[in-house]
This record gives sequence, structure tokens and C-alpha cells, in this order.
Amino acid sequence: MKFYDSLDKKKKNLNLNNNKITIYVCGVTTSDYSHLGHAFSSMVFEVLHKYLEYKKIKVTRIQNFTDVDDKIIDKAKKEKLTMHQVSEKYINAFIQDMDKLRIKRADFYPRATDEISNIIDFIKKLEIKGFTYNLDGSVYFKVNNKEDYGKLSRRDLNNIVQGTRVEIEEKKQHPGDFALWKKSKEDEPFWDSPWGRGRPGWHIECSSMVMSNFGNSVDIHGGGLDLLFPHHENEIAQSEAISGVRFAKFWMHNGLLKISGDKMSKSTGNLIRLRDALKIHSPNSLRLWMLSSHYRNPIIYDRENILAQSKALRRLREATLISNMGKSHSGFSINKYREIFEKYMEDDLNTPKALSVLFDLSREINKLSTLGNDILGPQRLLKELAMILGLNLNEDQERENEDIDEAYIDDLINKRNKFRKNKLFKEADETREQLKKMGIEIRDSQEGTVWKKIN
RNA sequence: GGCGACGUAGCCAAGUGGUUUAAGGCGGGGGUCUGCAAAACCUCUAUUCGGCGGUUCGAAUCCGCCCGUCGCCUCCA
Repeated sequence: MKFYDSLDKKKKNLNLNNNKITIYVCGVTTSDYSHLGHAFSSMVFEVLHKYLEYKKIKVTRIQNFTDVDDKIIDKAKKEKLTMHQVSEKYINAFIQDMDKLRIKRADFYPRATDEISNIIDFIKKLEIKGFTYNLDGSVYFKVNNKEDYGKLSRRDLNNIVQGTRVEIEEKKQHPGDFALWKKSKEDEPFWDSPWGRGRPGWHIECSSMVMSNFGNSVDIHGGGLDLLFPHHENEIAQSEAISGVRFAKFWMHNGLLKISGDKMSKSTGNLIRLRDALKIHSPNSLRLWMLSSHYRNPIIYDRENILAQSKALRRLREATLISNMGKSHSGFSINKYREIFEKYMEDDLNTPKALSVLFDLSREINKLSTLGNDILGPQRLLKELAMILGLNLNEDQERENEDIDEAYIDDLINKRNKFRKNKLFKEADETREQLKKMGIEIRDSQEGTVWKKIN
């Protein structure tokens, strides 16, 4: 099983201890509703999780909530709520929205505010080792004391600031130094610490959570590519400054989601909320769309593309819905498809290729069915493999059949079939048109007439 | 200015030295089936991988230059 490691810049073999694996994924700052980029990132590592589990590997996946930060504090002031209330609201929304997308939940969702005492201990250790300095009640990490700083993002400390738009805090010893502990201003939430009242800096919570849950090193550390610098670079610096060992065996970064060529991000307001996307797209179509490009590549939001995926989805679903009338066995090897699927998944999570196996399998099922073969096994395999990718091939069918007067539809279908029996085709076609106007498409087959809702 | 990614058919998107004279999906053409449809199946739809050079017996795949798009260097999945 090979995955691309952003630090070593190559695909590496995943070696396991006792068939166990630990995964830490950087979660969201709880200052707003989650957007599609969050969904994409969460889904990538969820699919990884599910695949490993399918391979009988014991996975522990943690995804954090950053529930203390400037934006949350601002929002709380504006809405006259406490920081905690704001966070609570968006944490609940996150869970709700991700559930709807059928993202299997992580094992734990630790919050920064529950981690404070560990964080303080962490900073104390860094202090003892001489990696920090105090500046007006805030504590900073000395980037110059970490000789390999910049190894993840290939950055050189000497020109790390040149040409940037960063306003350099003149007091910092080095422009790259970052806050471990921020002194709190008046009317801001705070925690007592050896350095006075304040709150943790952004990067420290992830290091602390990894270490308090997994020890000095985690197997896979994931997140969006936008976190590579400075967030993950800083995590490495502070963690390895303490432990002296490699912080994450694998750094996995998903590509960023874009809207008409530009990154989806909070700063520009250029984003689509997951809950809004779910109003016009089914979970399956959204997932199929996200899975149809490789996780490390950027993906551009485009309604037409997602719509195309929902049509593709039908192909898969139809193949699982064919009644199994066949008796004979074709000598068809389902293991071949399973093996190819696994081969692609284990090659750095190549979901586009893995999906192609599902489509090939669907075609095979249709062919076998026409030839009168037993298709139960292949159908089960199709559903099983799709489920690893979070595609529920029964779900949309059920969903589409909601809110429909089935008895009325059955009446019309019976009526049409009587017309057909009596060769009154004109009347039969009119009835079919009537159904179509209601959004119902029908299909005649040997087993009778079946119908489904169309969009 | 520094670091990095990408550019493959009408569209989306894999492939990163020979097994690929390039997966899969959407769209489109033709056919089979059907009273007609739908679905399904068969078949066609890039002799070619941004451009130009180079390395090699052999390149979409490696190297160089150029053009274009984007990301990070600021909170960000």
C-alpha cells in the first residue's frame, strides 16, 4: 500500500505495527458553516479510513475543532453570544452537514478549549528547551533554533518574508516566529497560564492533540494543501523540538477546491456551503464528483459536472437493480474486479481509477444478465466496493421515491398497459406523457413496468 | 521576489519511460432490442497528450527553454 508523502515528496510504502494505524486530520475553525472544501478534505480521509478498515486494519482517526480564534471571538461580539455558543452552533452544523454527506464520523473530535492544560504543558517543555521567548505576555517559537525549519514547505528562513504582504511585527526576533500563546486583550476569553492570561496560538493545538492521543508520532497527518505552510511546518517545528523524532510518518494533503478557477476560501467569501450544495445535489453525486478526480489535484466546482456525475451514478445504480433471473454460472471472476479495485486504491488512493472498475463491473453485470447468468455475486461486489467510497447505490432510489402518490402512478401504469394490450398505442403514449409530466419515467420489461422519478 | 502545482478528446478526468498506436464518466453519431420509448448492449467520437528543442533503441511520461492557468509565502480544508 503506497501513499504520497508531502515531506519526502514521493510515494512510500505504508508499514504497520500490529495492523493498527493512527490518523490525525486538521479540522475546521468553528466560526462559520462548513463549505465544500471542508467536505472534500473530510471525505478524502474518511475514504482512506474506510478503505483501511475494509483491509481489516484497526484505524483511529481524530479530527479537531479549533474552537478558539479571532474570527469566533469577533462573531461572538457581533452576535452578542459567548465564544462557546458560537463554536457550539457551528460544531453541531458541521456534524449535521457531514452526516448528510454520509461522512463516517471520526473516532474523536477534540476541541482546542479542552486541550488547554496539555497545551500549557507543551509550551513549558519548549520553554525549558530554549525554543521560546516572551514578548509582552505572549510566547513565541524561535524559528531560528530549529535547524531544519522549512523542510516540509521547502522554505528558506532567509527569504521567507521577502515580497510577502505580511505586516512584519517589528518586535519579533524573526519574522517567521509564531505565537504559541497569545496574551488576551480586554473582554476576550482567556485562560490563566504561567505567562499570564491568554489563549493558545493556532498551531499548538494540533501538536498537542497528536501527542496526547498518539504519542510522539502519528502515522498519517492529513489536511488541505493550504495548511502545508505555515500550519504544518510549525507543527513539525514545535513537535520535533520536543520529541526529537519525526512527527508524522506520512503528510497527506488534499488539493484545493476552486470556484471558476479561484480557491474557495473564507477570506474572499468565495465559497459554497456544504448545506447549500446538498440542497441541489444528492450526497451520492457530490461524492462521485469529488472522487472522480485524484485527491491531490485541485477540483473546480461546476454544477454541470456534478450533474453529469449524477447521470453516471444511475449507471451504477441500474446495474444493482436488475432482478437476478439467471441461473447459470459463467465462471465470471469477481475477484478480478476486487483485486483491480484494491490495486488502485492502494496506489495513493487513486479513486478515479477505482471508480472505473465500478463502471466496468456494471457493464459486466448487464451483459451477464442478458446472457441469463446469475448476477447476485457481482451485484453484491459492486455495492460493497461502492460503499467503501461512500456511494450508497440504494439511497437515491429511496430518496427519489419520497413524496409521490404511488397508488395514482400505479393506476396510470395499469391504464397504459391495458391500452397497450388492446393496441391502443396512441392512448398508451398519452398516458406515458402524462406520467412524464409528473416527473415519472417508466420502463417496460419482462417482469412488468417499473417507474422512477426523474429530475 | 521565493517555493510549488498544473496544461491530456466537445466537457470532466486517469495514466508519469515499452504490457497504453492514452482508463473511466458526461455529451454526440451509427446499430441491436422495443408497437414506440426507456434501460441495456455493440460500435464510432485524441495516430495524439500547451509550444519548441534535447536525452533514449523507445517519451504524454525524463531534461531545457518558452507560453498559459493556479496555489502557498496572510486567517484558510
